[in-house]
Amino acid sequence: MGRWVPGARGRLQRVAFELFAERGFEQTTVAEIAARAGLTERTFFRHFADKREVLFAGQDELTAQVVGALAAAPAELSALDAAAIAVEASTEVLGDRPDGPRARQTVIDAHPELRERELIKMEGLVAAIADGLRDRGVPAGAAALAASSAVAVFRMGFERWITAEDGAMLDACIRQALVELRQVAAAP
Amino acid sequence: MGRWVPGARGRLQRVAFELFAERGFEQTTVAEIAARAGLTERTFFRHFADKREVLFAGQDELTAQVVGALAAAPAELSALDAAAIAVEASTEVLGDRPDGPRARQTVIDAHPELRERELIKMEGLVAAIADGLRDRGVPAGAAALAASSAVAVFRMGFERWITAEDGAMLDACIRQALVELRQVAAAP
DNA sequence: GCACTCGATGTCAGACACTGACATCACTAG
DNA sequence: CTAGTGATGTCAGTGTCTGACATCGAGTGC
Repeated sequence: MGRWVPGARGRLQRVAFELFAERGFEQTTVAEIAARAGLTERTFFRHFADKREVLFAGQDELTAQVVGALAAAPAELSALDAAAIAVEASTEVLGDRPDGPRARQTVIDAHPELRERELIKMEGLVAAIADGLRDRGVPAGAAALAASSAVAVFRMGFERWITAEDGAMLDACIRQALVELRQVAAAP
Repeated sequence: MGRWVPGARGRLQRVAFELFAERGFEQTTVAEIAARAGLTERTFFRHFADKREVLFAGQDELTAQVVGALAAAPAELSALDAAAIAVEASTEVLGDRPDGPRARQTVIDAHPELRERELIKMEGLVAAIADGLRDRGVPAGAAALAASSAVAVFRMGFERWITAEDGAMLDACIRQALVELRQVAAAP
């Protein structure tokens, strides 16, 4: 057995989430998180750039999944369809049950500082999708708008998924939101 | 003449912008801003909730302008058209010359913390537009998507406006972006 | 087995953002 | 003239985040 207990990063994430859910984000200090994880404050900041980041560690994985799905999408699809298929692939990361994501979203929505971080992560997803679309030959302007639209569709689908009472699947919610977006954008 | 020089708030904004542009956001302390404005750190925080907010004081005005334009838009317009007309009204606040907004955007884009704040302000604009659309009788889902699309269109139009070399007007850039969005969203 | 490096952590000091409580002082209403 | 108001100053304190250096177990080469 090593000098220290392995899995420090995961422990910090789990403990931080518990404390944020119990007391709220601002009422929890980094020192408390670290102590309950059997570590020091300094070690927390070696694993996470700041106090908020501990809640968003999975974001890179989601982005990678979406970008991979975009690259694998059939070439003949329109920009928006390809981007929509890509964000649907988020189901691979988020799973079937909305319980976990819902609990996490509840914590985020309760604290503006965390909402800010979530928004910039979403903006990173938009940029990654736009990059992928340009790689498919989509012009820059259309790529940016399609990526932005796809993420808006994802966000609406995600929100319905975690609030739905009928157990709807995430990909179905996303597809439904895409249909609505096209209706909204249809020329008058 | 009063005990203190009037215009403290405006002085803080101007000085803060200068220092952020010269040295960067992180290399500037609130104490320095306050000192150069002839005030104390404590007074800075009486005028602005935090260090970033000093750059975003005009946002409320822009949101109010957009919401007002939305309420005044013809009732027969589609949700997206009404929202697009509303964001075009931002010209009333932003003016004709892109120089100022461009300089401000340069500072913001250089610092992730400021980008976060900008994003949550944009999200506030989305929410305000969605509210206004619901007041017009637009269903919640369509309102959210139309608001989100309109702000995406505004952002693309704004970016082209401040980077354009041909002196294009902001409202024209926004209208052009709206056309592109409709092309992107058109059913395949 | 020994020296040596490496990686994760601990320790410590400090800068800076932000807050609460209380003091000051010109101005103003009565 | 006096009491009250509002913007500011002063001060002490908490919490986030960083840099520099120390520690110690585990692997590595010899």
